[in-house]
Amino acid sequence: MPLFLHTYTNRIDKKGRVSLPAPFRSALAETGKEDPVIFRSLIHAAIEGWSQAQLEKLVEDAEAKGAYDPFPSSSQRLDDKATVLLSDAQPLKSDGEGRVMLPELFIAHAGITDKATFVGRGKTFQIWQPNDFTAYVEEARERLSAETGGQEE
Amino acid sequence: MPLFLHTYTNRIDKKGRVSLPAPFRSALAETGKEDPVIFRSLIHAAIEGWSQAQLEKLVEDAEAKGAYDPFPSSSQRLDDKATVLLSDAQPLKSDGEGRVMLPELFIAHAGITDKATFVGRGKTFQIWQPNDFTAYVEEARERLSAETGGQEE
DNA sequence: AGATAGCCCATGATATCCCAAAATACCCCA
DNA sequence: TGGGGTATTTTGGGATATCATGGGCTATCT
Repeated sequence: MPLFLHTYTNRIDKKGRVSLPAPFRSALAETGKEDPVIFRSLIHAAIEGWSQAQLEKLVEDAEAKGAYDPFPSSSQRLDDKATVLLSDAQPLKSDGEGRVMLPELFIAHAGITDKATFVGRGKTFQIWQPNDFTAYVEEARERLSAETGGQEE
Repeated sequence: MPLFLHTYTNRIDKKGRVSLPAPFRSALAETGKEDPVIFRSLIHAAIEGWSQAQLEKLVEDAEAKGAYDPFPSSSQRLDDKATVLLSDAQPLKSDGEGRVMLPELFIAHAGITDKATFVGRGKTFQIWQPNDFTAYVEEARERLSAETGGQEE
């Protein structure tokens, strides 16, 4: 199973290009599709990066739950979710050197300027403004270590 | 089931390479992947070493619990955990001689300089600064023997 | 025409590969 | 049980490939 691991910070050149970290590229290649799909995180000021395969799983799951029910039903919320996420999602195309261009809308959402931090999260990854990510991971660590003998996940 | 057992201390050369102990290499090979994944211990000044198979189990478990739900409904704790651990984790690649390079960040976390101690822990292993580990294991022994007539494990 | 995205090649830094020596562990036989 | 020889393992260092980054050129769209 290909995994996105570790954190890499790469430079955005004046043409707006960033290298996907090589390990992420090979993880993507293992899933069958070289190019990732990105969408704005609904939780963080960050960009979500998914393999197409992982996104397909999410869509299949949504369908099983009734997201494509054409009739008025209780699944309004699922319909909302599908619309919000999938209308935002966008496949990235990488050049011969494995670089991609992050669209303006996404850049703005994450507050990215000249550097982008690629964060491995196992089956998916995220793209952050470097300092924002440092701050976030610091908070997360503190929240976790604050759980002294805490209750389960 | 392959197990990581015993303790080995190896030298780090000036190119930053260390040999994985041969018994650890064969244990890893039995899990399917030659190369381990390492991350900074959240408890000790040490490096955790896992087989990729072991990490995959953790990821699958996290997914089943909802770690990849892109919507805010997901628990923050799961999100934190996935980020903290997987953003740190890094696959090591070993050369033909079974040597790996420990990244600067990890070296610093464990206080390692010229020698690294590989500590078997069954399904996983750890990498310590030799003296730190000696001290730690000593304390652990004392704590255990202090439990006079204890029923503890 | 002008701007923009895609494509190709160049470069420096660094990790990986490959061959070889030193050190240690293992084995077999007396 | 001991000793010597052999095989693994660890360690060393030069050559090579990979990666992130930069820049130019060309096709495309307006």
